[in-house]
Amino acid sequence: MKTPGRTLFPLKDLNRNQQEAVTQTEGPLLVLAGAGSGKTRVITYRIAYLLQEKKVPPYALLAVTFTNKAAGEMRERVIGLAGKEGRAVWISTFHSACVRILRQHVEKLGISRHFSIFDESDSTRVIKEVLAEMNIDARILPPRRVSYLISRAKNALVEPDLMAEQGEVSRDHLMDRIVQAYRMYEERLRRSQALDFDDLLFFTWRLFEERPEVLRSYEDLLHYILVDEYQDTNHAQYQIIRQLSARHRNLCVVGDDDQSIYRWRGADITNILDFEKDFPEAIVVTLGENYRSTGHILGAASCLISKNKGRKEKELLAVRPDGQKVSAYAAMDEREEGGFIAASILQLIRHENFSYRDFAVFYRINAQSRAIEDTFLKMNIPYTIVGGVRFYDRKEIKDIISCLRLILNPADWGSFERIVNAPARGVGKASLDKIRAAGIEGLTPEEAVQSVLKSGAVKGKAAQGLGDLLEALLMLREKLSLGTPLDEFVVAVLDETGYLGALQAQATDEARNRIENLHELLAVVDDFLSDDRPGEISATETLAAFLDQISLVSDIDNLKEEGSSVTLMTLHMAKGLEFPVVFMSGMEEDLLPHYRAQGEPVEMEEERRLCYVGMTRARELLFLTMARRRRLFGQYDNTLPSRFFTDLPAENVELHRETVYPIPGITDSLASLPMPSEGKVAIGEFTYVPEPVEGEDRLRPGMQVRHPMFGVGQVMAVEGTGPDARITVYFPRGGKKKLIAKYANLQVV
DNA sequence: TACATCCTTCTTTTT
DNA sequence: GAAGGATGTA
Repeated sequence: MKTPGRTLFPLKDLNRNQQEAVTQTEGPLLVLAGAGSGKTRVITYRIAYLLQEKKVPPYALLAVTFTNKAAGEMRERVIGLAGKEGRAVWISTFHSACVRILRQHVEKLGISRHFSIFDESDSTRVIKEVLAEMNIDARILPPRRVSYLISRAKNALVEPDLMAEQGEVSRDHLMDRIVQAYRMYEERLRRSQALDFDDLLFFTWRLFEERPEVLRSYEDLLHYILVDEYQDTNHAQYQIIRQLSARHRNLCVVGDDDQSIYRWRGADITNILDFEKDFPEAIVVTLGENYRSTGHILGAASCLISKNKGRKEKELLAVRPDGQKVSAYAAMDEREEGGFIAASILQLIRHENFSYRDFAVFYRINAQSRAIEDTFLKMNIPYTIVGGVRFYDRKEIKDIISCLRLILNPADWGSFERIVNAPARGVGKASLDKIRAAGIEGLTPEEAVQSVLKSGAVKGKAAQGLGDLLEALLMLREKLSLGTPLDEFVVAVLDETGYLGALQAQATDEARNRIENLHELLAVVDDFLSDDRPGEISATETLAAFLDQISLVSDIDNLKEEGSSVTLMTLHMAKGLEFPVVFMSGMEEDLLPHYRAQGEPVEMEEERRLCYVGMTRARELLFLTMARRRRLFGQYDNTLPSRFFTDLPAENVELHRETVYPIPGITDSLASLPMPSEGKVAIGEFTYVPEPVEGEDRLRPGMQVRHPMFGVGQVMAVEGTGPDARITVYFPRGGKKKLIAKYANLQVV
């Protein structure tokens, strides 16, 4: 059957089950891919197989993932296997795919195809405005909660009316107001011609529901659909997938219920658990051999996850030898924990031939990174931190992006309000209120400005500033329509709006830093322009494509593998990655599992899955560390070891030999546990010495002290006594600082 | 209107 | 111990 001279499809690279997952191309297929079982390989081979063996044209394939990084890697590997043809396959994230569909068809739903994409901070801003207008006290109904509820509703494809119906059943006395807030929020978004992240999915679903001919055009095109990380799909994504695959039913979903960690964002684990119910003819292939981790690491992780109830019963077999046991370490506090991690890294590099890039440190929340960063800085360990404050969340970047959005979408009130007084133009709250009032009748922000200027409602400095802004916007739109290249155009925005000038005039360190960030944004633009993207003709379209791309990037997307540094990130970011050596820090009650998950058994299971995801990232060595006390709210608290320690089997895990403190559930091969004695508190099997908050009464002016951030300095004055004493210190590295004793953590040198 | 200062709350996790 | 909001002052 094979034509001579043509290379055979490399099916022999795969094990039996992987082969089945690749070659079972027709009909619904569920691939249960355990951690490290070669999932990406199966997906990419499957795509290549469809192209080469089944002669499926590339445009008939759609593969969706959750992150741009995953999509990018998938594309690279498909191109590697299938060559040029692979380039034409539609491989994308859910959100980007929806944007692409909506940009083309959303006008059928009465929304401008130049719609803005509101990110979370834009949405929060709108919600706060709405709640303020409704005169709702933030303590009764916090904006965060409203925002969460609206998002959850949208992910479940629930519109305000339906929410109201459901609310009648639940009889939440706040429900009326929440529904009203939802309605007003929607109304504001529509007035700004904006969609939020959840809308991208919701409106795609609605488009397909209301315009069957549009759905049909995609159905005609897409004969094979593949969904990665299926366990993390929410209801909206699930429905979109159903719509698209209803006709051909060649739907392949790949996932692992044990790695579902996005419930809080609407992910519905029943989508994967019930796949066989939804598609009765589905074939299920289980990939149960783990090629990544050593036997001890896998044994420990498998035992942990087996304690969960809501999962498909299955076992993951270790292909690799046992290796070293998982090591548990209890430090006195988070600084010592960081010290242990740093020392271990240096030691492993020296003695075991690892390099910096082989290490990753995971934590539950971003705030934990500081202590680790501090020690790494001190011990000169290069590190890359993923997540935290995103580049695109920086004020100056958001301002410029808002300006670009407003240029494209003049109805975008959110962006307008952001930039109307950035840089300062003398337009304060009073003027803005007048503009808003003028705009209430469906005017665009700029029309509203014109109206208040004409009526004389705004005068003086504010009027001058607004006039300048209008002029700048007008001139920039003109420049864009003349086809100014994007890089040149962004520079023009920086100049014409006076943004750069205002920063330069400030001449502070902070301003210089912001300018630097803006230069980085220009580098991003250049990067974007150097990608080949066929099909964009005008400068306007290029700008629109640029904005779409940066609206949908996450921090993980920029993680490069070639660097030589230790990677620091949250457990959530770690999904899909692997490292030779992994440290999981903060293995404590209230951190992992997080205190917000206490109580609800479903949430506790998700925390356990999170722990499982972290552990299964490790190839050779895995360390679980905790601190007996930790400063998280600026204050030290004693901790309890994570309950997950007690889920681990003794044969795979041992207490690190340098640990001074015991951990319940972890066998110490050397010593027996010390008995509780006077002055100690026994909690369960664990013993604590309550750590007194250090009194700083011993500090006197003239003394040398060390501060974790500013280094060594000299005490200039002490006001008051005890933990609340105010201490003035002069630091050669940081200048004069006024510190509160209990927070400052000063050490006498 | 802008800036300083005090107070509160905050911490999950992110496309 | 930061960031955002509220309040007070120039």
